[in-house]
Formats: sequence, C-alpha cells, structure tokens
Amino acid sequence: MPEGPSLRILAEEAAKFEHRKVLEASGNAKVDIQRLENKTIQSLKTWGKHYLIIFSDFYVKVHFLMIGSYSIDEKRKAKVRLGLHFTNGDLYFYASQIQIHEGNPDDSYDWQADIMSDAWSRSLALKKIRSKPDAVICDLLLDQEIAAGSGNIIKNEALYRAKVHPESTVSEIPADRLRKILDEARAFSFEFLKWKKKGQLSKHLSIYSKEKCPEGHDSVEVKYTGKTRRKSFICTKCQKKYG
DNA sequence: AGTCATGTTGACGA
DNA sequence: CTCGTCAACATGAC
Repeated sequence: MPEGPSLRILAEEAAKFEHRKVLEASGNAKVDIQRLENKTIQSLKTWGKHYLIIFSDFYVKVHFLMIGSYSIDEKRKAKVRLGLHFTNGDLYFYASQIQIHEGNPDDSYDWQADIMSDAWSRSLALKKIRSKPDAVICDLLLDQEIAAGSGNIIKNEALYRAKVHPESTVSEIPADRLRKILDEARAFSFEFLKWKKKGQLSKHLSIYSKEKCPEGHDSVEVKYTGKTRRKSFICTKCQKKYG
C-alpha cells in the first residue's frame, strides 16, 4: 500500500469526494474528528506518501505507515481509524496515522520534492543529495525530503535499473549515475502505478524480492543496508559499488 | 497459522 | 546535543 504510486491510486478512486460535504465523521483517531462534520472538502491531494484532505482553513493528513489501508464505500472488519460519510459514498482509513494541520498545505509542502509530481525537480533533489556526500545512496532514496513518495521497492528497483549498488557512497558516484538513479526512480514510479492498478506489480519487478536478476544471474544478495536498515536486493554482478 | 512488510515516530541510553 | 537501537502501531499478503 504505502509508496507514492499507491497514493495516486487512492487519489483517483476517492476523487468523487472532492467538493463534497462531510455529513458525518467517525473513527478512533485521536484528533477532533467532529471538526470535519458539515465541512466541504476543497480538494484532495497527495504529496509523496501523504494523503491530504483539504478544507478551507485546515487539512487532514493521512499517512499509512507500513500497514495502513483504506476502503471506499465498503466497510471492512478492521477498526475504523477515520470514516468520512458523504451523500455519494464513504471513505474509510484503517491503522493509519491521522493528523490535523492548520492552514493550507501549499504553505508547508514543496511539490518539487514529490517524485511523481508535475512539479518534480530532479536538480533540486541532486542538490540535496550532493549536500550529503558521506551518505549511502540507499538511505537517500528513502528520504522523503529528497524524493517524497519513494519507498523501499522504488529504492531497490531504481538502483538495480541504474546499475548502482545501494551501499555506494554519494561522493563517489559519478554525476551522470546520480541523475540516472533519480530518472529511474521517477520512471519506475509510473510503471509501479500502471502495474499495481492491474494487480500485476510483483511480476513486473526486476529485483525486489527476486532470487534471480532479469539477466539470469543467480547472484542476488539480500542485505539490510544503510542507516535506515531497510532490506536491499542486490545483483552483485550487475550493480557497481562506488566508494 | 505464522511471518513479514511498500514506514515513521518517539523513548531511551550511551 | 547527537547518535544508535528498539518498540509501537495493528492490517493483509503469502
């Protein structure tokens, strides 16, 4: 569920609630849920892995973390964290982090950092990456300040496609490789979206959770890498380690 | 049935 | 103050 492309799917599915009035709000979220009642949604947006339900002077931020989920119109067995009820249906969130923030998200979010946004700026991301020369690249591909929406699958796939080892040190990676990694991360995010919609994501992955790389190499190493200690799948024949 | 995870935060101690 | 480590969250896919 939780990487950026999955949020894009949610945004499409829930678009019918845009400009609708919340008739009733329910759930066990530890926020002032009643505040949403009888208010009209101004817009619904995503920023990376954040789902934003925007009202006139405040917005609700939904984050699915690892195991959050949602459903539309049909209520599941799980405990409802936040349920919004409209004349044309219902929107339910489960096991998600719910926050209310004052003001408008445009004042606090930089859309250039969202790897799937039309406003995405590769050069800005590169600048942020270069400012951390001692970091390993796998950590920076999970950094939401740098590439909002990128998660562990996108990290692994982008690095495999760019032929770079996840534990490569930023200062040692040639500039064209860094650009390639970011371009692959963005391009793969849209492929992720396409295949996830068709329910065929896993069979279109190159390296994540695979035992062989697409070149047929048997040399896929599984390792928890970087400060983030997230799982990396590495073809030691295809991916070069810099530094 | 049990394990693991597409994630982040906060507490705690060194 | 900063860093590393760990727990917590509580669903769903396999």
